[in-house]
Amino acid sequence: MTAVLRVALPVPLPTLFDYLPPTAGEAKAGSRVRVPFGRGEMVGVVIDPAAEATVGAKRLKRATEVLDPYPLLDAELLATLAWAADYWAGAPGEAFANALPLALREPRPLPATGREVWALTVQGHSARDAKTRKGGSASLLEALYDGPRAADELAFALPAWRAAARRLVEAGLIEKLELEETSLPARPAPGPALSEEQAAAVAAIGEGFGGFQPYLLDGVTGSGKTEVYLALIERALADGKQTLLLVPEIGLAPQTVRRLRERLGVAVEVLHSNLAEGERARAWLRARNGTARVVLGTRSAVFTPLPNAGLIIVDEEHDASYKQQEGFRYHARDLALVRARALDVPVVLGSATPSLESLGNVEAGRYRRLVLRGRPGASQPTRVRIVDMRAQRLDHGLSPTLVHAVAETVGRGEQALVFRNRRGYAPVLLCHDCGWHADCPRCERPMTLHAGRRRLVCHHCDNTMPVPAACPVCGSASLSPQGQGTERLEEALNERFPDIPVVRIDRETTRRREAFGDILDGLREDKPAILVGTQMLAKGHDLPNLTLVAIVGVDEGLHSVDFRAGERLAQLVVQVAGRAGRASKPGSVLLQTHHPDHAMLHGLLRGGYPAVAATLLEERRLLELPPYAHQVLLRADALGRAEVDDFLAQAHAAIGDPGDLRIAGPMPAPMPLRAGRHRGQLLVEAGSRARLHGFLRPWQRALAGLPSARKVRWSLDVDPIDLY
DNA sequence: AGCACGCCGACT
DNA sequence: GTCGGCGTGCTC
Repeated sequence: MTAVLRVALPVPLPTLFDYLPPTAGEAKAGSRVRVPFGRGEMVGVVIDPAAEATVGAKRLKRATEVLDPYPLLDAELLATLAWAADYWAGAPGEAFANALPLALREPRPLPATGREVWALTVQGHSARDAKTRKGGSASLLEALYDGPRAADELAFALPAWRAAARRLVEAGLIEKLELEETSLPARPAPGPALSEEQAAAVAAIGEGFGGFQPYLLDGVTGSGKTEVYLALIERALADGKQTLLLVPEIGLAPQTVRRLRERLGVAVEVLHSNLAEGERARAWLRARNGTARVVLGTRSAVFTPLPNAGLIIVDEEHDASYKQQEGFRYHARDLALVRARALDVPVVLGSATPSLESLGNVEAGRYRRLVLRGRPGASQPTRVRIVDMRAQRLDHGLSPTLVHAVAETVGRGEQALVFRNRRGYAPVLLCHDCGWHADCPRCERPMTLHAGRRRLVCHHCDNTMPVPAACPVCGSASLSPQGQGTERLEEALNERFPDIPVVRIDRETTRRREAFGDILDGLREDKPAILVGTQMLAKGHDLPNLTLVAIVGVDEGLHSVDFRAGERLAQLVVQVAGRAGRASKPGSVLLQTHHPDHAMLHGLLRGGYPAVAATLLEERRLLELPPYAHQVLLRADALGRAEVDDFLAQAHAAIGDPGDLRIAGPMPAPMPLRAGRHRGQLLVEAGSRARLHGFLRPWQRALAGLPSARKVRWSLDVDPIDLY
């Protein structure tokens, strides 16, 4: 038999591809190779350098070139990726494509991994002393006076430093250096003394260093989880080991990075989607060759190579952004667990509102739970009150109780946050005379009125249209906005509090990349203000003068069809409420609802998140839902409804005898029409993961072979986190 | 997923 | 007479 290379290519096909070895260079497992594919060329990763050909010799082509002097993916990553592709029913090549930064999927030699560092020249020192330069140039000279600094650190201190750098290079005052090892002055700043709880958590996890053990760090907002992370990272650094710290998409604020850099005194590599591809590749490679000691990143950073791993941390582990929702649908938190096991290091999952999956794992004895209940620096606990909207006259959705509480708060010179999880002015535009309302023609759902933009916008497909002057059905001019979005609340609060700045924070006001941070930076601690905003306000960001959080309109979440809605709502409420009273001032929370007697709201009031989570977990057990069952969701969509129905019916039939599998559907998706496409789904549940996976691959192959599969877009979602 | 090949409608 | 619609087949 012919000895061939088995190669993973970035195509959504269920197979690997065989190639004859290149004429020059040795391809090892984990090496990147340039190969001919179809008409063109691709970069693939060698999975097996000495495989037996599975296709006839005449179909075999020869790999063109080995791209790297050493394998880019080590044995651990190769094994983990193969496992991940299998677990999430992905194409093997796609798992590998996700792991490599885009720039490394191009057939180019590896970029230099040196760190871009800037330094003053001799002339530069004189110029700085003579103070001949002004503005940005002067600041840059000043910033480099203490010694050379890395480009990425300069970017934090001086946003527009590149322009100044160009001028100063021309003048011969500064120069660019490449440093291979990060030998910049390391001056770790001492952190605050740890509380007893924090110290206990650090000690407990510290005992696990050097072996695999998952920990759930269950710490209320403000309990100082970050200080625990920092102490653990310092420990890993002292052992000479690497740490991987994962954060949700939105949590990767520049402040986090700065804080880490200042405290740890080492380079912190940042990997997230906004990073330029070249930089991303360099950071990835620095992790690969071990020079990067701390890697901080969002979901895809879970694929960073860690040849010298010591610790993995997943912050806000309950956050949904860890699950990739298209293509290769992996879960970064779950993959972090698998990597920690393979690397034989501890993994810390932190959250104030742990997922029920993680709580289930604690219950099953797989994770050790460490609890932080104290809030260092917070003198008094947050008070939570429920406001019964039914008995009150509402002013633009705001109850007198709520308005009164806001007035009191800003009257004391403090800040209030009004949370509403809906953008725009009003979620519905209704004809008062005939009952018509504006629906998106492509989604058959009400369109949201955006008053500022003077448009109707569909939040499901981003379709927009002008606001009609009159009802298109009966011609009446009395079209009235129903319900409240953040824009309307902003208007109402502005009217009611003309002298207090009202700041709205949602996707519209923070469209610009830095806008969010700028807005928050503008909220000085000592000034009263009212914030109105969505989801985005639920995470991160200390606002020391914020003492009131008013939550408006959580009722939608109380009656959702999704079995995870309760968990998510409880997490959201607790996370938003956690914004209140983080400093020495006591905080209070108002929950405005039409259902003051709802069991979950009462649970939150009486026992907080732990009580609600325990109840929800018990419900899941009784109903045999995750984490006590394992699910795979088959989704399909097409322009025609019949195509979707046909495919799902055949997919159902292809299961044959389901045995102990539970099958729900085929059924329409919760949104049966979206962006003009009909959508349906089929849910398969099993009591064990092994049972589900035993069924999964053969079923997937059968689905791919169905003629009706060609007429729809379909995907399998293993462990789906929502049913949309 | 791309990207070809391959047979049937409305245009210069 | 062609340009081009997207069905279907393949990629080692």
